[in-house]
Amino acid sequence: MNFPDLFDAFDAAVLPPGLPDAVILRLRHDTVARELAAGEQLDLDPARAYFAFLGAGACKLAAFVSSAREQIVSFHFTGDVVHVPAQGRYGFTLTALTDAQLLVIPAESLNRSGPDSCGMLRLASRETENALARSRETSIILGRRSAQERVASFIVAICDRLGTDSQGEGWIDLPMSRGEIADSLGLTIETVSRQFSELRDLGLIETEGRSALRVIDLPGLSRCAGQLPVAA
Amino acid sequence: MNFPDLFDAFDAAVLPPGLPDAVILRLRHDTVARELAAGEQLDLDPARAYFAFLGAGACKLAAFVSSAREQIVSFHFTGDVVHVPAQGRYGFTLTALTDAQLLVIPAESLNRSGPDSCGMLRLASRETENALARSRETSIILGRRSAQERVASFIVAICDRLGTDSQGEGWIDLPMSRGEIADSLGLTIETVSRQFSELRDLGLIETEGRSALRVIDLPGLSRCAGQLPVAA
DNA sequence: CAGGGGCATTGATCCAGATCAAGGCAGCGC
DNA sequence: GCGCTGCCTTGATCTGGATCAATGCCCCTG
Repeated sequence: MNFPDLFDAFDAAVLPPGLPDAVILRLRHDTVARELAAGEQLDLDPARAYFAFLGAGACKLAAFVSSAREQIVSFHFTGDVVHVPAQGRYGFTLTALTDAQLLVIPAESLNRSGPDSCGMLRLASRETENALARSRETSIILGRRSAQERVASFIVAICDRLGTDSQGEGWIDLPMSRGEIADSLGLTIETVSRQFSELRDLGLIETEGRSALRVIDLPGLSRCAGQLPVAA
Repeated sequence: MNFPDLFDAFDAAVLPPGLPDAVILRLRHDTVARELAAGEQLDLDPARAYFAFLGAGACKLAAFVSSAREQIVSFHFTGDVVHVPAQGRYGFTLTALTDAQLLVIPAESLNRSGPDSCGMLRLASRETENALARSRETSIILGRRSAQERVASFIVAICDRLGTDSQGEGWIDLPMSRGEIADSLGLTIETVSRQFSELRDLGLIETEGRSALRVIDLPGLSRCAGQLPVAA
């Protein structure tokens, strides 16, 4: 996908209708297309915040906490708008999980005030709000849930997100490794693996190879995801 | 503090300068003052999102996860703008820790588009972004840090926030209970209490009674907060 | 198709923090 | 002042998940 096609996809999927041409043109001018190979990291000015539109592929937004481990803040898939914050107390990086196409937009060019660009501000505000809702949900999962609940929540979320565009009989191809799942859930690789095995033994999911996953019993899985150890 | 005074404080501290009078008037019309006693919960329409300006006092924003325990998303103090989301997968409540004065603003009245109100949109966007940054930091703490690191981080953050307006020799009066600290850090009351004791034994802090706290060695505390178990 | 590297699974052990269980201490009403 | 109620602290034990340690299984490359 080249820049014009990507930008058109972005315009159609995300931009509010009825923006003045001049505003769109300026946005187009500030925006850059980037193609990342699987594993490649998006290189940005750490002093600025960005929004990235993911035209194709999957990626992760992660904070570097130590050399040993990172905390993955969120996973993103085709069509998502990702909020990449400026470096504060932590540095954040956006890394491709699969080959990915993205459009990189400096946050300030959405935030630029002006009577015409209210629609753009609404957009920035809405996307930030989405990111906030996701982040708060993550906090809840990390603060209060057991390993099994975390893994079940993760699978339910992935299923919501990727279940539809799955090929044949609900099989999903997970773009991230066990280690990346662990880093997003605050667990270790081994624990994630054990929970996958257990959910398989419970008959809730089916796995094949490293990355193929099929949910057999979504309600059961949701039940696993929602309960606290003690819950009624 | 009555409504006009609260609104003036809000205007001075938060609103961008140079807003047209009509816009301010409309905002003033949409805004409601609320006074909460310690422990009282702000009653809002769960279908809507709000911003709340905390003119005086302290409060907590919490998600109900189960009857047993809540996850506290953030603490807020005098002068903060709190983003209270609409009910999604979880319901959120804003509860006063001390007697508090607040101004409640429906998010939609900041988001209302119009050529005049760009400044307001910028404000909403900025406050949401602040909330996002705090929330992501919380995720990192909950995902990757030991009990001692969590408690030390908490004290450092509180100190940043309340250290200045402390009365005499750096003593801080904690407005929240051990249980509430535990609920924000994803720990139990007992663990929080033990970590307070340990930090006291290490000579980093001093405590008196239930709520008085003094930081003796802030750099040492930051060191405790920042290290991972394995870190270099 | 053989060899090898890297991720995933599985098992054994360990330990940080949860849970269970007493006290201790501030603040309050009587 | 006395007792009561609700936190807070401290101690003892238990356990879920981390850590350590082998294999096992894709998948790639030659």
